[in-house]
Formats: sequence, C-alpha cells, structure tokens
Amino acid sequence: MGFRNCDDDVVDRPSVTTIHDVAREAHVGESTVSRVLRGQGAVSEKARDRVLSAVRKLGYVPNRIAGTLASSGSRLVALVIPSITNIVFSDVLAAAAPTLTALGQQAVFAVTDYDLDAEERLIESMLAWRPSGIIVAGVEHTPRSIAMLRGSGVRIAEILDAESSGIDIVVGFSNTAAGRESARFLLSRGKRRIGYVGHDLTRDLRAGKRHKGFCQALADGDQRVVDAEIVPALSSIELGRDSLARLLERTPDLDAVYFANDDLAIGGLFHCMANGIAVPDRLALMGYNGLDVGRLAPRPLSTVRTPRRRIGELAATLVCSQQPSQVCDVGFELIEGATV
Amino acid sequence: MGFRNCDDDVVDRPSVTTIHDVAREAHVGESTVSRVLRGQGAVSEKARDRVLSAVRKLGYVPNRIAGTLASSGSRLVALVIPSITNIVFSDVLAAAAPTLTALGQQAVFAVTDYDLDAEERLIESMLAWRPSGIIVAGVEHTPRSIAMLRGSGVRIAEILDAESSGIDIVVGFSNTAAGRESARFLLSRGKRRIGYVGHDLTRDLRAGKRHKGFCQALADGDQRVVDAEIVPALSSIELGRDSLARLLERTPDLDAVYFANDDLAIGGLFHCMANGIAVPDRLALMGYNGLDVGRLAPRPLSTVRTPRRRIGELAATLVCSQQPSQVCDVGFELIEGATV
DNA sequence: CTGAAAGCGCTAACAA
DNA sequence: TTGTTAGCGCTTTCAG
Repeated sequence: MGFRNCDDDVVDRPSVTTIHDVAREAHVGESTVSRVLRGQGAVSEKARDRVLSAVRKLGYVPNRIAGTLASSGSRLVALVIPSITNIVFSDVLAAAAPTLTALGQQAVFAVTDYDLDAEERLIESMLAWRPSGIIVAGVEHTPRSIAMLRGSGVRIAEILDAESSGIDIVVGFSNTAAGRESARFLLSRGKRRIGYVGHDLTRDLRAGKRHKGFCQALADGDQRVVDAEIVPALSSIELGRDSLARLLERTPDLDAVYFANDDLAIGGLFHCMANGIAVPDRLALMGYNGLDVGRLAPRPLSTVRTPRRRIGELAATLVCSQQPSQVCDVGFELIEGATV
Repeated sequence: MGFRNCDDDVVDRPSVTTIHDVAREAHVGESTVSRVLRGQGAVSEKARDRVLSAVRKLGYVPNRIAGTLASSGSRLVALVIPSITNIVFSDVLAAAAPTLTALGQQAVFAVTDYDLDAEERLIESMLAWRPSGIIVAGVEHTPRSIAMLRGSGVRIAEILDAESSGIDIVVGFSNTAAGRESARFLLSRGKRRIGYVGHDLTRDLRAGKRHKGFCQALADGDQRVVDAEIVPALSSIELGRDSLARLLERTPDLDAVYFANDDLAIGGLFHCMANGIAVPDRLALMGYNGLDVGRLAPRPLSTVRTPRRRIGELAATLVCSQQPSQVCDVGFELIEGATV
C-alpha cells in the first residue's frame, strides 16, 4: 500500500521521484507540471521556469508507463522479424528505427527465428504493450496471429513480400518474380546445367517462393534444376561454401548454380576462388540480396538487389500514418555482376 | 472521461476488452481473473476454467502497460547501441534477445549512431519506460547519462569494453590490449613498414583504443605507423578497399596494414586480390573482430576474434540477476589466419 | 478460495 | 492561467 497520497512528509520513502514531488517543489499543481513537460496548454513563464528547475533539481524522469495508461498512446512500434543477424532484417531495422524516432515513436523488436508459432507468441506479447503499430515480416502467419492482429485495432505492416494483399499495409516485392528473373538471366546466358543451393525452405518462406519462381521459369524454358543441395540450417557463408563443394562432387558438370541468398553465394564464390574453379566460364554463380560484400568482391556477384532500407522506412512511415490500407510493391533490381 | 465503471451496459463503447469484461463473462471477480492469468494464488479448478474460456471467447490480451504500472515491474530490458548494421552489435543483440526472453524479459533497443549526446537522449527516453535493466555499449558516456543511469535504480551493464570499472556491471575485454597484441603479432612476423586504415576514431571510441594500443606496442618495438589513411565515415568493405588503394598509392613500400576492423580489412583483401597484390608476401593484412567472411575467405584473414555472443548473453543474464556489481573480462583471441 | 477496494503515476476534462 | 478530480487497466492487500 502506498502512503504517498496520505502523507507527504513520511520520512522513509525511498521511491522514485514523481510528478507529485516536482509539483510540490515548484509550488504548482500536478497538471501544470504535466503541461510544461508536454509543451501543451498555456502556462505562465514563471510557472514554467519553476517547474523546469524543479525537474532539474530532482532529476525527474517522467514515467511513460503511467503516461501511456492515462492517455492511451504508447508511441511504441513493434517489429517482429525472423532473425537479426541476417543483414536483410538488420537493414530493415536500421532504416526503420531512425524513421520511427523522427516520428516520435520508439522501436521495440522481437525475433521469431523463422518459426510461425514463436511469431504468434511474440505478436501476442507485443500487443500486450498496446503499440501504435506493428511491423511484421512476410504475409504468412498462423490463423490466430492474423486474428489477433486484425482485432488489435493497431496499424499493421507486413514487409518483404508483396505478392498478395495483407491485413493492412504491405510493403515489399514479389519473391517469386525475383526467382523467375534470376532463372531467365541464367538461361539468357546459355546456362543449361543448373544447380541450386539453399537452406531450409519450409522456414524461410520467401526463399521458398524464389525457388518456386526459379523452377517455374526454368520449366518455361524446358529446363529444370539438375541437382540441388538443400541443408535445413541457418544460411551462412560457410554453409554456401560447403554445400557447393558437395553439389559439385555429386554433379561436376553443372554450368551454373543459383543460391538462395548472397551469404550462400559468397561462400560458393569463395569455394571457387580457393579451388581454382573459373567463374563464370566454368561455373556461373547467382545470388540474391545485393549485399555489399558481393558487390565489392574481386569478382562482383551476380544477384538481385532488394530495397531493404526503403522497405524499412516506408513501413515505418505508413504504419504511423492515416493512409488507407495498401500494397506497396517497391520492386527489385537484377544486378548482372560478373559471376554469370 | 470513461463510463466503464459507471454503467456496464452502455451501448456505444467500442473499447478494447479488459479484465473487467472477462470477469463479468466468467462470473468471477477481477482479481480472480488476474490470479489465473498470472498463475499465482490459489484458484479453484472451476473458476480457472471459466476464466480461461472467457479469455478465449473474448480474445482478451492483457494490457501490460496497466499491469506494469500496478506492479512496478516492466520486464523490459533496454539496449542502447551505436549501430545495428555493424555485425558486432547485431551479434550482441542476437545473443541477448533470446537470453532475455528466456528470463521473461522483453528487449527494447535504440541506436545512437556513435553519438554520445544522442545516447544521452536515448537513455533518458528508455528510462522513462522504467525498464528492469539497461545494456549500453562502452564505458564512456556524458556526465548526465551517468547521473541518470546511477540515479535510475535499475541494473546497468556496459559492454564491449572492460578496461575500467563502470557504473554497475561491465562485460567486455580490453580494446587497448587487442590493438597491442595485433602490433606484436605483426612485429613478430618481421613486418616493419606498417600502415593503418581506419574510420572515425573520435566516434568509435573502442577503435580508438585499439589504435592507441597498437601504436604503443609498435613504439615498444621502436617502430611506428609509417602512414595512415583515416576517413571519418562509417566503416564498410568499400571504405576499406578504397582506403587501402589510396594508402598504397601514397606509400607503396608498406609491408603490412592494420585495419580498424574486419569490414575494412576484407575490403583491403579484396583490393589486393583484384589487383594481384600478393598477400601476405608482398603485403600483410590484419583485421579485428573475427567475422565469418574473413574466416572463410579464400585466404583466411588474420584478425582478433571477440566473443560477442558471449558478451550479449552474459550482459543479459547479469542485468537480470542479483549478482554484485562486477567487471567481467571475457578476453579475445588472436587468429593467425593467412594474411600476415 | 474469492471479491471489494485502494492505489500505481499520469493525463484530461472541468471548474475556478 | 491554474488546481481539482476522476479515471486509464491492472495488481495487491485485506476481509470474508
């Protein structure tokens, strides 16, 4: 039980400074303090000064928890993403965070590890903070996730995938189309013995869509993936290097390999460089993401560049706006590079 | 003004479901609902079932804002870091986040962009959420930051630097020592014409300390940095590549270059590979961080590996613990690699 | 085992 | 321009 409001002069009260203490120190009412601190409502010069110096003197830091409860507006935007080490998501975060800050919001995030059930739990726990918006990766979610999101009344942005309409705002591009373009590019360069290196497609749904688009486009050209090395692990440079080694051991006559992303492709490129495999003459390599490391490699990686920062910015902006629900396809760009 | 507690049967009340609604639906008191939801206090099987099905039926999501205000325990841990795209920090985050989740805490973060004044503002805004702990990069902060942190009463962990004692918990290693070891390693391999490539040392304070340690150790061996290329920009592969190019143009007879970090060093390595500069015979390269991309490059990068994930885990654990204030030096490891 | 009631610290009418 | 007051939705005594 708190004695605060019963007796202001109780001696043993080691609690944190509140607006009440500031008001007493400044000899004004609590609401005046509140007005000064929020810069709203008319307050006399005098009162303002007294409040400000009381704040400084007491080292008062407003309690946003209480403020939010009273005003119902948390100024918190939640980001629910599959991974944080994957540069795709850290780029999105890196762009979204300052945008949100500029809009007076604070970013909170949670990592699902590519698990839709974990995502469901995290969405629920984020919603418990009554955020003003939620940004979540992809458009695939559990039915309960969708129901919670729909029922929450907060703005939702689904990002990095824009093939279908979503719950509210969708910002991304077509992964299927990205896969398709990559296949067409390889075919246009005369590649016919094409392999694939990927990680867990049932978890990384967007990589799965690229794979699908890739296979479709090959089929349209009367071709197919000759051999594939798919390891259900987190994608990494190491995985790409080892996977390509295994793939080539099994099927040495491939003339091109499509990787699920640039991390894997860079690993593949390193394998080739370390083993004297001529790229692209003997073997062509194609990645996806358009990472710096690929662009700047001694032999620039052929890949598809995605506007990740733009997506982060746009999602952050829209989620804080009054814009109608919409799907924003920001597209992607095929980078020819020098490995195909 | 809310009518909720005046009249439960008002028609036009489109507000979110509260514990009050659940209590009514389940025909129990609000406190019973609270007990069931928090799994605390004795509740009869019957009441529990009724509450649970009411929760499900109404799609109730508890309001943590209110819960926190009432119980004074936000279960929020704030992370204040300089950058999110820098793998060092995303690794720390990636390790800290699940550790915090396991401890029943939620991670919130803010990015300072290596600016101590921005850090001060962000610390204040984080403190306003009354987190149970704060994890912040480095031990250098503005006086006001330190005062706020000290006065907040929450646990503080300062990470990635363990040369001095800090406010509360410190988890890291000596950057000066890391720089020193790197210099000794180059000297031990007979390098004498040593150059340096770095980014903004006044902002990246830890890079500055490594540079200092490096120079000291060279001086101890009667050597010095022959030429340096320091560009006050964000470190990147591109910057490393371009900087090395400029450095070599100016001082072609260098036999080794120390880079402020692996991103820069990888850029340097790419420059050498693309321009036929023999590494390490003609030019030795030394980085810092121990990134995957360096370890897996065709020629593994010589570098210093730092236990970033361990730091993230440890800081998260300690900040949630009752352990006494302490400095944890988790050390680092020199990786010989093949570029020196 | 259960419910009523008193706050948590702040904001937002409203009255002065 | 200012202070008073009634909540925001939940937790936590305290009686029953």
